[in-house]
Amino acid sequence: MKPSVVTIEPNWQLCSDCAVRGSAVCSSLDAVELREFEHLGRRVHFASGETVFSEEDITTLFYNLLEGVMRLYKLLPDGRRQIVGFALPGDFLGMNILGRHNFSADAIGAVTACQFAKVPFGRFIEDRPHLLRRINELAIRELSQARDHMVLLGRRSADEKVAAFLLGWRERLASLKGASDTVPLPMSRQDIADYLGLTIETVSRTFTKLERHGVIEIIHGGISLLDPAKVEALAAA
Amino acid sequence: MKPSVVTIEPNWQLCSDCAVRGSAVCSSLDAVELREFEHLGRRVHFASGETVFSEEDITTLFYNLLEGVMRLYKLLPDGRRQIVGFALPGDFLGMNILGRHNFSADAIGAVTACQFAKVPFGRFIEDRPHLLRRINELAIRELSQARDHMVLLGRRSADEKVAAFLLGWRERLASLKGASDTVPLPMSRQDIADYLGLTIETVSRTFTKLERHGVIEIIHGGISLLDPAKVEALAAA
DNA sequence: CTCCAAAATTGATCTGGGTCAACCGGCTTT
DNA sequence: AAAGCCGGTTGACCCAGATCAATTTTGGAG
Repeated sequence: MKPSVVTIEPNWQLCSDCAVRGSAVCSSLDAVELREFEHLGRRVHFASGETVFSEEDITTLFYNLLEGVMRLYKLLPDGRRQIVGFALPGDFLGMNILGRHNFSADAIGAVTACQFAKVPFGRFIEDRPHLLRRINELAIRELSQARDHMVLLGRRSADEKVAAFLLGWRERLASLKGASDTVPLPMSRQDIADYLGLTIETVSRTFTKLERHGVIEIIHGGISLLDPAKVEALAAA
Repeated sequence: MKPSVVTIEPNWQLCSDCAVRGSAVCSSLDAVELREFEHLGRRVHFASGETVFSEEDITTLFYNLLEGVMRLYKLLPDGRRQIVGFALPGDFLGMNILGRHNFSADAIGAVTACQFAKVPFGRFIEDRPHLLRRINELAIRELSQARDHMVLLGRRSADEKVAAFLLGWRERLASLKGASDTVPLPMSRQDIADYLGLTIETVSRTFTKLERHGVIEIIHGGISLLDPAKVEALAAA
């Protein structure tokens, strides 16, 4: 899905009662700074499937994801796709070198984000090293996840990949909505395949196999972990 | 290789004529700061194969690589290994969250590094946001490389992986020692395989195939690119 | 130099996951 | 409610790369 209408509301919302106040970049700001910060960002919405930014685009905007899920991916010239991550509320997007995004980002379902213009945001950081430290912290956390994902892509079997994905995704949702054995999967099978370096058929077959063995149950819009311990054993961490 | 003797010299060397002065973290420091910085670090040496730090070790030291090459890797419980990167002079190692390394690092051949104790280094950064910005820059650059590598691991064929590796490695060496079609490969075939998510046999066969086709020549301790354009075509960027 | 061990290459064979193709609901459109 | 579509599932078959098994080459050590 290409360009489309981006709804922009007047900035009624207050940072102070923002859903991601405690976990996002802004967690490093005190009450006074937050008031000033409020004027820098504005809330924007993206429809399901809409592209928020593309690889190689010049970065003029940063995003702080508030609601919804995004897929972050890179394409090869011949169309092969690797999803490098899924973004969830609290994730900060747009940091890069050379002023260009190095991956593309699409909304999966409706998305709300807090949008910042690069220049004023950069100025705001300038004399607030604690915010810079927070951004650095987020970058290092992502780097650690990226390395874990390299191990998964390079050295794990299809079964291990799928099991590790289910556990990892459940874990991330747990820290947002609380722990649960019912795991919603808003992304398509193709998305999961492109995230795990597999084909859609292999992902589908692996799900059915896990279900046949009574380890998971495939439900509408997600899966339910019937035997989490078994899944953990499969993921072989 | 497990613990071994770490040679420590008195800190004769001056940062000001350090080989990586211009490219490493310290490139963000002015002459005055550099004098102070000099007292924080000390030069350490590692023998070939020696482990500098291990995954899960508590981080007490940071390293700024001065000479030599290191392999950075993660192990699965059953011994499968994924090399997440090779470190070259100018690379900064040790940044992490939760105070633990999230990968292991071995010397490939003799290595010299500038070693910093975590606490005083952290204090030094404290009131020098430009150094923090430099560290952030390096983290973001690594993140970008990590994402490129995910694409390679998840979506590229063995031939493409090997070709992309040769070009990428040549590129990195070029920015250190100047461009050349003769590419030294200090790491073993097993290291290359574990970096590319392949087996040693596949790497070896791919090299021989490229040589048979007159694209490269396998020389002692490396390869020579006879037809760089062909290699680039294979890497299919 | 000779001997030994580790690294690399090469060959033969096997298999996990890809490819190709058919099919099955559930939604939307008319 | 028929038609069409899209996402997902299932089956049959295939192949890139893994595995298993010898060599061959390289690099020290004595």
